[in-house]
Order: sequence, then structure tokens, then C-alpha cells
Amino acid sequence: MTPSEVEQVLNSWQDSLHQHGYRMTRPRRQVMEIIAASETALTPQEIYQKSLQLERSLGIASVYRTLEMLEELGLIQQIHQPGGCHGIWPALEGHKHHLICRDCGQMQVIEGNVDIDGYITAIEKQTGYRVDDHWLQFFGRCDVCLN
Amino acid sequence: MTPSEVEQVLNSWQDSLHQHGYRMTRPRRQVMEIIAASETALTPQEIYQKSLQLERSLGIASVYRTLEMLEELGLIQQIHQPGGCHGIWPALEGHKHHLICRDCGQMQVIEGNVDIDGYITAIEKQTGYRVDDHWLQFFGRCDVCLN
DNA sequence: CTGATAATGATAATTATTATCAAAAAGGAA
DNA sequence: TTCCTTTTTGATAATAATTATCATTATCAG
Repeated sequence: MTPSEVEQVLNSWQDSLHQHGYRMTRPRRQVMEIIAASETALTPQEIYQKSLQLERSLGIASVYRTLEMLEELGLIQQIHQPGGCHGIWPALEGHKHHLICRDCGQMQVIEGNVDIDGYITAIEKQTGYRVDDHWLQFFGRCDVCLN
Repeated sequence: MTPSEVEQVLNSWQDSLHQHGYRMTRPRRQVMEIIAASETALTPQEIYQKSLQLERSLGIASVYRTLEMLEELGLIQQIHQPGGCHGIWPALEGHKHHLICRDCGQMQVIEGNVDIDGYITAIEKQTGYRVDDHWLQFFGRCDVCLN
């Protein structure tokens, strides 16, 4: 995300907080800034570590509480990877998919142009399940790490 | 899996252990039996808990060590779900996908008949990534839990 | 059956997450 | 702005999960 896109995300997140009766505090803002500015999905611990380099660092408990709140509001989501879970990433609108570099962790969001819907219908018919969500993630190596 | 399919899986796993110079021990066999017989992806802790009901229960350390070995041999894989990571499941051959019930955790393996390959090619062209793996998982409610 | 070696299990150490609570900060009202 | 109520924070204790250590036990080749 470009700096101005980050700015925009932060503003809309702030609106969402206020709409739900949450106060906008310095620690919450710091967590949101770290997430929005990151190129990779971060763990709670990584977010905490990054905050230690700020003038005023975060308490680890505040990191976890803020993440819980952001997830409740649907503003972030957890990303799961072969080597580690609990990566935090801004939530996607619509059906986008993830592309993750094994080496540097960089993550890209890609448009979903596969015909998943037809597949889901077939699965439901075949298994009796009602499917309400899906994940499609790709793993590999990015441009930079390949060279 | 039917009992005879479980049996078959255990035999092939045992062969794989021996081929790689690992000994087949009682604790390892117990872990493998619990995994192969399960309808849901189990966490290490759940595997340990199940072993407590056996005549001779497992040490928690042996559970982790056995899982590490099985994963190294490619015999099991980790399944990631919205509510929890680290579920253990026998590894898939070929490109199969997962269907997981949110309520009971039951997991089905389904054939991959979506045209992912074409999509991957497009992604590689567009992003410069080299894609070497992907996950496609579906979440919902099974037959039984719906009714 | 024996012995070299791998593996176990008890437990200590480490790491991650959640709970507690006095102190600090946010934001509405005056 | 200043005050006041309520939320939020951060330090830390408690809990939970995972990994490391090491004396004892079990495997399996010979």
C-alpha cells in the first residue's frame, strides 16, 4: 500500500471504531499503523516487537486486545501459512485470494477469477455440506527472492 | 477411512519409517493410529489426550517428536482453520482439497476439478512470482450438523 | 540373545496467550 | 478549557503450548 492508501485505511478503521463505541487511543492507532504499513502478515509478537522501536512502545496486552477488537469489527483477518499461523492482515472485501512468498513473507492480494462458485455447488450436491466460506492461497517465491 | 484403509495407511507409514532409518516403536504406532482413525484434524494436545485413554499412554514430548518426524517424511500435513491452527491430517497425494465442518470439525477430502493451473499461470505472469503450492479449503456445515 | 544406539517420558525451560487491577487517558458535558 | 465518568492501558501474574534435557528403556541388527 502507498502511504496515502495507508492513510485512507486508517481513517476508515477509525470511523469503524467510533461507530462501534470504541475510543481511538494512541496504542490502538500504533497497532493499526503497523499492520497497515506492513508488506507481510505480522504475528502479535512481531507487532509488539516493532512497537519497541517507537518513542512510546506498546504493552503486549494492548496488542492482543487491539487485534481482538479489529477482528471483531472485521477489519483484519488471520492469514495461515505452512510455516506459521496467526499472521495478521487487513481484511479483504469481496473474494480476493492470497499469494505469499515463502522466503520474504511478502503477501499480495489477487483477484479471484476462478470459477469457484460452480465448484462449490458441485461439492454441496456431492457431500450434503452447506459451504459458506473458502480460502484460496498460493505459495511460492516472489520476483525479488527468485533473483 | 474404513478400518482396512486405516490398516493400509499404517503399513505404508511403517514402511516409510523403516526406509528412512527410523524405528517403529509403540508410541509412534499409537500416534499414527490415532491420526489415521480420526474423522477430524487433531491438535498435538488432542492426540495426547486421546492417548490417556489407552492402556499405556503417551508422553507429550513423544507426541510432538512423532508429529515432527511424520511431517518431515511427508506423511501428515497441518490443516489450518479460521478458529484454530495446527490440526494434523494425513497428507494428500495429488491435488486434493479440504472441506471442513465448522461445527463438528469433520473433514472431507475432495477432488480438485477446478482449473487452478490456468489461474496459476496467469498469476505468475502478472506478479513475477513462481508459485509452487496452493491451498484450497472450504468451510461450512456438514450434513449432520445442518439437521 | 546381546549390545550399540535410538527413542521414551518426566520434567525443566521457554514462549505465547489470557486475566487482573491500579493508574492513566479519552471524550462528553459544563 | 476543565472536570468527571468510563474506557483503556501497561505491568505483571496466571495459564497454556511447545521445546530442550537427560537418565532410563526399548528396538533391532548381528
